[in-house]
Amino acid sequence: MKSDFAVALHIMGFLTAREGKPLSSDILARSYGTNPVVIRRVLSKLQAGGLISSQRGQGGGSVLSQAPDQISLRRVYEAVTEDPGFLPRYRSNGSEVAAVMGGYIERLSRTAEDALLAELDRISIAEMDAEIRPIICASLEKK
Amino acid sequence: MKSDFAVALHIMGFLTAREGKPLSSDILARSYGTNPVVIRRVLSKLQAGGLISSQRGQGGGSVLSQAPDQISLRRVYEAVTEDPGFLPRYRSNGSEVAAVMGGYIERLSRTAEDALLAELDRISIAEMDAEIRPIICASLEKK
DNA sequence: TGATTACGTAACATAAAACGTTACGTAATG
DNA sequence: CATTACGTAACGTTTTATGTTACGTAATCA
Repeated sequence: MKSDFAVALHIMGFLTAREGKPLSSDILARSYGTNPVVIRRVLSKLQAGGLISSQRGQGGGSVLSQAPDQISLRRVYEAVTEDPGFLPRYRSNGSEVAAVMGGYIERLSRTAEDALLAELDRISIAEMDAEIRPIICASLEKK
Repeated sequence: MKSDFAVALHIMGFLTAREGKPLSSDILARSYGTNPVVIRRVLSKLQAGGLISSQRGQGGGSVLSQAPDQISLRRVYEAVTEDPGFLPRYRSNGSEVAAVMGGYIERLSRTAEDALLAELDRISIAEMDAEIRPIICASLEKK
């Protein structure tokens, strides 16, 4: 899904502001404006990436697995993004032209994505938190 | 459209190989495996960007407006890509959280896209041509 | 141990975007 | 004036993204 990265940053922002207290997918969903299942799907990916962990049952929810300054936006991006890259794939119609142009664009895409990842690698969740914490806390209190 | 950039590179590659001889949207469409209208839509954008020009009527078609070594992939990208950027937009549900997170992601997106553009700026159509010319010529002869 | 809360995930439904096609008008050429 | 080719609107189809319902499992607490 295309908006997974935005959803993931939303989640990471809220979990960071909670400082270890579990937060339910239900509240995350309400704060983002979507269905809890959508949130849980992203939570699953973040969990697979080792960024968060979740507990079932009363008082359950999700918490960060690591300190916010140890988590780069790159790791978040990679946790929720699958292979394809963001430059569109060249139509593979079997012709030789398609094979060569397709290969060329694929290499280009990798180069571009590397540039993106390098940028994201420079920013930590802690830094993001510094910018957004106040509103998130305000939002959590309104609940 | 998402694949416009790939289509645009296809077009630029073919026009470069033609060295000034006009090429019709029909042949471009066949070589890419799509409808001529799809090609013409991209041609329109490239034209608006000053990269190519088209002539109607018999013997018409499109040609490059500038020397291939004067056209960067960045210009091609910018000609066919509209505003949004490639990082997904944060849902704008009107809440204050959305406003702040949305702003944050938008800045991030701009940073990332700048990195992409810097990469594309380093590569010229002429350089691309050097890699793909042989197959394009082969393809054009088969016509 | 039974009620409650919450995650995990499959399956289905709907909405949006991408892509393709037809149709018709206009320009250029011979 | 017949032909070739672009320009573009309008419509249809396909694919992708997103949302929802449903149901099973785990944890907690009374």
